[in-house]
Amino acid sequence: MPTSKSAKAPDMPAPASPAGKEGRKLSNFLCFAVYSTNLAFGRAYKPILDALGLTYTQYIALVALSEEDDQTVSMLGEKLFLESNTLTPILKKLESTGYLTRHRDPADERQVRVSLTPAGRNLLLDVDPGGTLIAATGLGDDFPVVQQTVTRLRDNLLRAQAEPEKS
Amino acid sequence: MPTSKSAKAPDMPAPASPAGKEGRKLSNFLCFAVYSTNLAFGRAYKPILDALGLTYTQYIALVALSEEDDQTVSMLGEKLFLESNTLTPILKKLESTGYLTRHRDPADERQVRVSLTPAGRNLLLDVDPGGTLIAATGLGDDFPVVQQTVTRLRDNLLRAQAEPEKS
DNA sequence: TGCGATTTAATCGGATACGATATATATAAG
DNA sequence: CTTATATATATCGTATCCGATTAAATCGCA
Repeated sequence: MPTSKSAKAPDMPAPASPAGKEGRKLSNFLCFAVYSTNLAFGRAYKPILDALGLTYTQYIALVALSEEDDQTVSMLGEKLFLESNTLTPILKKLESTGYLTRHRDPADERQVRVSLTPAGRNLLLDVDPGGTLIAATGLGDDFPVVQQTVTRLRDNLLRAQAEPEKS
Repeated sequence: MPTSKSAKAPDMPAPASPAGKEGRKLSNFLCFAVYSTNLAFGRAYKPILDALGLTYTQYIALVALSEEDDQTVSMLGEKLFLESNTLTPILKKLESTGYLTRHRDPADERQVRVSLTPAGRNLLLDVDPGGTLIAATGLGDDFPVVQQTVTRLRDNLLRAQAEPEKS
């Protein structure tokens, strides 16, 4: 572990300036770009999802559930990068509103199998038929590239955490 | 503005397949890429910030404060894309730990001026001297481009929300 | 077979986000 | 000068995230 005296921020590329405070601006942090973009997406979705009585996380969970029936909480968590402590309350709420069903797997009572109801499946069809948000991104033809690049960034970050250390 | 009847997801590029359920997968959502990357960044920062007793948002707030003294809560909120309902509790906590000062502006008692203490400024110098997270992004030379692209995406989304409608 | 170790959800507490509201101060109108 | 309006924070309730713990079921292996 190098006892560097440059105290560079963890999230920035090689400093253009001599690594002083100049480069330590919020606008140079990739993590902040992602953080604030996530906030912006949440706000963009809000009016659309409010009309359906869904939160953003609930919507994402329904989309993940639409991909496959009878998923366990763990399987869903792997897709969403969340764990049962976050998912359980959300799934219970979506169950209470009738968009999904939850029941213990008879073959292994530890697991809970979750499936969309027809109501839940129909709800997803109501989300933004016009696709206004695509235009709102302003990315045009770059859309797929950005999507792929951000996904790669995510996977890189998670892989780095999984590895104990890479010399 | 295409009045599609395909019930396309709001967040996806033109569907490769006939816009059926095939394209409605989580992995095709740009918003989910950003959402999950934000989670990944939070987890990557956790061990670093835990050692300093800071949360991610607290750290971001300190960085923003390091750019300028005597900022009001509103000014800080503009930089962080947050409002007083979120910032006030965070600033109070950072004040209680001695990393910043808060006091009403004598010239306008409605405003609260916030400044880093020397302890707060020193704390920022301790963050990840090695810059391990830069490597963890795995972006290499693309780092600045990705940073800029994501920032542009954020600004586009926010601008689209600010506009009432674009015919 | 029996029992400790592992696995899966769920629960609990702390820390954000954010809409809605409240409070205090400042400004404007008359 | 006095009230109505506007502005800047703060408070409150709801919904995530997440670490730590708990509870129940299953598995491993002597």
